[in-house]
Amino acid sequence: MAGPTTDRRLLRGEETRRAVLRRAVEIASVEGLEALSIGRLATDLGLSKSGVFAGFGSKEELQLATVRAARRIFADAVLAPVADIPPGLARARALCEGWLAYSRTRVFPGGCFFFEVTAEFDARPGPLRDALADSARTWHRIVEDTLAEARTAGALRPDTDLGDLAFGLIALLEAANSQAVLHEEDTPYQRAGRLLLRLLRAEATDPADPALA
Amino acid sequence: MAGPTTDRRLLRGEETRRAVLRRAVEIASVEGLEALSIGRLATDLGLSKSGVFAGFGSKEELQLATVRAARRIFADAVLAPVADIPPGLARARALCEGWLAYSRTRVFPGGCFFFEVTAEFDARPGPLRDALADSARTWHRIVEDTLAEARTAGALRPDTDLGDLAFGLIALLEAANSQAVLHEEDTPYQRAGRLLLRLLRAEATDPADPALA
DNA sequence: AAACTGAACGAACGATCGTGCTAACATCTC
DNA sequence: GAGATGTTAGCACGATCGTTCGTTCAGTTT
Repeated sequence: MAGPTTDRRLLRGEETRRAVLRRAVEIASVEGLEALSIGRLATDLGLSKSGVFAGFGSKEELQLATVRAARRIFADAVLAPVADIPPGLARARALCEGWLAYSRTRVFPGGCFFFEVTAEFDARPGPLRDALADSARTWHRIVEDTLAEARTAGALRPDTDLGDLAFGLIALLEAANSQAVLHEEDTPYQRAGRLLLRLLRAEATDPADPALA
Repeated sequence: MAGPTTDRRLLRGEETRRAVLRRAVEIASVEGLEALSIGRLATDLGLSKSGVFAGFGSKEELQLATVRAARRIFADAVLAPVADIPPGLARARALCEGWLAYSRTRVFPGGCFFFEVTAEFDARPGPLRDALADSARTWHRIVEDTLAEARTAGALRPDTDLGDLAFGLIALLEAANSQAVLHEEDTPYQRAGRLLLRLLRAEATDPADPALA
């Protein structure tokens, strides 16, 4: 019964909402979620201010919807590609390299969307920070779970601290994004690529594992 | 001749400028440099909007002055304490631990000032980004130079890639700051502490060096 | 004492912000 | 057809933004 509606009024509304969010994630990844203004989105898209506003009900709801939209884009760009790869070291490595590519190719024009907006809201309690903290936790868990699979498969040492390892890998990815965007350089990505391989090798049962070549 | 002026009019102006900047770095470390508003600073400090404005000439100049003020605070909190420590591995480690303490003790209420505002401006060309890129480069160079001293002293292996090592260390520090502030946890600092020791040990000529105990 | 300098104030400017209202219009349900 | 429902536009609101201007007053210089 439920299923996707066929009501063309609702469909049109959803369509403009999507258009708004498409632009919103772009702006937010460069200038932050506070720089999102309803009037600006309206002008950019040739809509009326109240039209944009009506689609979300409040500025905060627009911001939250923007975060959700960014999560979908992130999942498509980083998570989906590694789904085919069998669990293990190779998948763990591909996940990291995929993230670097996601930053490097500017899936969001300002680099990683979440790096930008999390720094913006990490010290400001509220629904926005909660949503971003949840996103961060989810991402962290994905990395850790991927590493756990590799350990179960026997590719990582049994005494490896998965929390520390995930933390180290994510630290390298974010630092690469940050410095690459700031200085418009490619070197940070190369450094991160080398260092994350070293980190994985140090915990691998077989440092010569072909997945770490 | 030149020297610090004794003109009490100028001194008073400098004093209020300092008061404004003291509040400005607090706000910016939590909400970013765009959230700095002249009216708000004026109300917070019991001054008039035009009074605050006059002290800086433009909003952008106020933001730039805020960055400079933050650099001084950072230097006092992180750089000055390690000046006493003789060059070598011990100083390198102390620099990292000092940075973690600087973040942990909330020298700026929103965690590292530069992490917050660099994410805000890293994709927006202009004087602000230039100033922040310069700050980042300076800090990076300090870490690298400190490591270079340690290598000259024979504590680090001759083939160590100092750029990579500095990148790795800084990545750990910033990730710790980011996650600790976002989730209001202490664990990230502990993870960073453990991992940076491992990173240093891996490059040390003597992994059992007492400076890495 | 007169002339000058610099900090700070108060009032006003045009612009933009988020947010309400009401009306026009398309689309669905009956 | 009539009536309900949902999207979008137009207009106005109070608030706040950065900035300008003229004035006041403390302090320096001559």
